[in-house]
Amino acid sequence: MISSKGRYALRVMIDLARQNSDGYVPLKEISERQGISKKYLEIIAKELVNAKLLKGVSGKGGGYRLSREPEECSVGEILDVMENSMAVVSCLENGAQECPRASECDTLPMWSELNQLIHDFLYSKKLSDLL
Amino acid sequence: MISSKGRYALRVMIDLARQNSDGYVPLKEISERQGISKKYLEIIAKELVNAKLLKGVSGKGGGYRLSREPEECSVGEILDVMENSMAVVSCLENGAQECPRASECDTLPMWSELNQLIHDFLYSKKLSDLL
DNA sequence: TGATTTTCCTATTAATCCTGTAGTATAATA
DNA sequence: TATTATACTACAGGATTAATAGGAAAATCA
Repeated sequence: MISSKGRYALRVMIDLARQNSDGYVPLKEISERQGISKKYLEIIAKELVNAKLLKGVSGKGGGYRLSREPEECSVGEILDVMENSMAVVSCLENGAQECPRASECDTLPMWSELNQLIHDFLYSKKLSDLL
Repeated sequence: MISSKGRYALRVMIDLARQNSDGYVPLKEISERQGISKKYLEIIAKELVNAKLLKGVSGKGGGYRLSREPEECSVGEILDVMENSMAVVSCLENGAQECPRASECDTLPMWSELNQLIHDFLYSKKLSDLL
């Protein structure tokens, strides 16, 4: 399940894609438009900057802007940054240790298949598809 | 994300499908075969009985058995019983109140689409496909 | 009847994650 | 130097998960 943090992040990205000025958009504006606490948005924006999806500039006149065109930014990338794990089962988590039952597990192939289905869906959806 | 309770439930159902005798299989046996605490399995089996996916009989010689053929039982049904919610976002949960932003939400159509994709996948997979 | 086996029911608990809030420091511009 | 905005650290209440524990009730077999 996608957390509200992930959903908020997506809304921030969409909001920024819409303000397609060359300048930087301060969080205060996004917060007001989206009705999300500015404090919470700071956490989210910081993580998006770390992942290089946003560029942040401090100080007067500062704010955030997309570091890529909306066509080049997939929903999957954004969510992967925010969510601890996007795997459908913990065995398939990113840095998970191999399950000892893996070779005899009757359900693992199905989980892998579903995981791939979701991954493909989210990575084929671009930010530009949501404007 | 599918919880371990849901995954355990699936393993119980598969285990029972394999012991395709006409009799009833006690939890103790399933617990030993699957390496899952019998106490925890009791909780899981109870919920599966409530959902009429299993039939349970108390007393000596008792135990559990599938109440339907594996071909007629989908993975989605099993998981829906165990998981609080299978929706990808809380807005799409079963008894959720309509989100006030729903009509103007830019992401809702995408979430619905993904939700449907997952639902179709899980309901088309039958228990018999996992044996 | 009585012992045994097995499900059924109710509580409790430890740990983790989610969703924020609060306060302060740091950076950059006017 | 004052102002504006991001960056960093810590904390906290609530919900959910994953079990464990102890006993009650049902059904069979001797």
